[in-house]
Amino acid sequence: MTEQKENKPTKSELEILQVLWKEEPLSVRDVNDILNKDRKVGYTTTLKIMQLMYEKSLLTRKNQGKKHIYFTNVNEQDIQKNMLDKFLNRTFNGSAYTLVMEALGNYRASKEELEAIKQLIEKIEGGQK
Amino acid sequence: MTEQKENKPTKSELEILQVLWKEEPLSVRDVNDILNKDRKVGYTTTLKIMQLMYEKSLLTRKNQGKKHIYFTNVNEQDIQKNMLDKFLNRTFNGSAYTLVMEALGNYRASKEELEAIKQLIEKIEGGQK
DNA sequence: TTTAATCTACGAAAACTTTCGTATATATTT
DNA sequence: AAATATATACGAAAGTTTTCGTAGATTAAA
Repeated sequence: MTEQKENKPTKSELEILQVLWKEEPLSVRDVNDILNKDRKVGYTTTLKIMQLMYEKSLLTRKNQGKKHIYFTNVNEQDIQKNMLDKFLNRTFNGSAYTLVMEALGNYRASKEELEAIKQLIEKIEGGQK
Repeated sequence: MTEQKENKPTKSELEILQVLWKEEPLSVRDVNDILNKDRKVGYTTTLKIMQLMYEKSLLTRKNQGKKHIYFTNVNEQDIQKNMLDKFLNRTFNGSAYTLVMEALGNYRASKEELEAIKQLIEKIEGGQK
């Protein structure tokens, strides 16, 4: 059973999770290098945060010699779902509709994606009759 | 010209903005009473945060006798748009599609809302050809 | 095998946000 | 008018998260 407290990663933690979800497992060095493509972060800063994440069970790790390589220990969809729930309530008063309209209105989606969304809507409409 | 720095209200600030957007103007006392329906917050805590928001120009205020009544000084849609942008990038890797699918899949929308979303999609598809 | 590079662990400073106590002023009530 | 209630202002404590310096171990290179 997954811990039920650890669904609210901090900003930095989430940043690291994103990196790992994309190409885990990685060493602290690897993660830090990737983060530094966007912004300057010290190595020990990244190390420290990953250690804290390990203690919180957001990450697991294995020994590779004396070094550690890290794996995520939480599911991307689960985290996204939790964050979305908080965000929706906090910023959009719980209105998925407003959020969706904003998102579609302001960000590009491919033809295929738009079609998939339409299909989902039709499926929902069919179900709710 | 609106300040370009003040688009990232903190959690507490956003909570207060939500209250005011719904029924401004309000006194600190009013806001605090409303907040306390959900969770216990001290009066001076709310006062302090609203004072900080005033200094940051998130709020304006008028004197009513010696008391103050507060008004929001930022637009709800603007703030939502900014927060959505950060959230989308931070949590969904910038994929509006994934976000929309998650939102529609997990939260209720009325028949009218679903129709409106479909229409928006068709409008977008028409435009992008 | 000394030097240089790289790693983990850890403590604590720095930065940011929230919370609250207290002083002071002004109304309201008795 | 004295006592009570309610305001604002403000400083500082408390809570949270991020950042970094330093020590000690290990590996790689000169």
